[in-house]
Amino acid sequence: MTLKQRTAVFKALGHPARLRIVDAVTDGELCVCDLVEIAGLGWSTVSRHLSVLKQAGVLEDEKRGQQVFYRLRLPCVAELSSCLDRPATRNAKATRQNSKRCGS
Amino acid sequence: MTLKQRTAVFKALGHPARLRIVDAVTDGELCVCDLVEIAGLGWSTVSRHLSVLKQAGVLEDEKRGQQVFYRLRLPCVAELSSCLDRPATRNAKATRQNSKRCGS
DNA sequence: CCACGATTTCGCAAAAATGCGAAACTTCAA
DNA sequence: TTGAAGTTTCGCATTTTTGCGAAATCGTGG
Repeated sequence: MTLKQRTAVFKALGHPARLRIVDAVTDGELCVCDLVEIAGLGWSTVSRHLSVLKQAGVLEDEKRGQQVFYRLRLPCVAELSSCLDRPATRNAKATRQNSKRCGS
Repeated sequence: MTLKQRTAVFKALGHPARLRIVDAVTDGELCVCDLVEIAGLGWSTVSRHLSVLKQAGVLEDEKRGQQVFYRLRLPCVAELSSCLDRPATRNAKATRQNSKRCGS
């Protein structure tokens, strides 16, 4: 996955409304109307957020009848949030001493 | 971790320069001067990006002598990227039929 | 075919993010 | 103590993002 693609994923998740939406669909797909309530924003706004998430590959949609359902497409996204709860561990390997010449 | 905090982490990662920086320090801490080269941006700009990453809790810094070193503080961030490479799996549980009344 | 419900697209104004150079700091060495 | 190196803070202009309502789409049931 390219830098650009990964950036898009993180950027997509980096908005409270979108993250809330992603959390919501983690338990199963939901229609836009449900997500509008969950996000507490206007339809057009939610629609655009969903578009961002879909574009980034985080969600995928499926139209059934007159409504559109969104569900998680990226398997690990659900894990990411729990992952963030783990406390910091050490990874200070390769600690370098104050080098005289900066450009190492 | 609150929604706000998680949002901050993802937002921090959702910028190409910052993601590049995070990738770089995954292999060990680096001083700002190194990161300026890696990012290919001005000092002041990189400094602000680092500030964002630090504020979000993604990175932590340590001043040694006259230079400041940044390293990963969130253990799982390194895994996130590789995690994104895994292809989509199915999670369409709770698929609901086109409900007449939207509000479920 | 027509009206209606569900959703997306459009145009816009307000808010936030980006990048930059100048200036302010801090630390180390002469 | 003067100065240079490394880094951060400060305005500023430009670009992007966000939210909204109006209008355009699309499928369904008369």
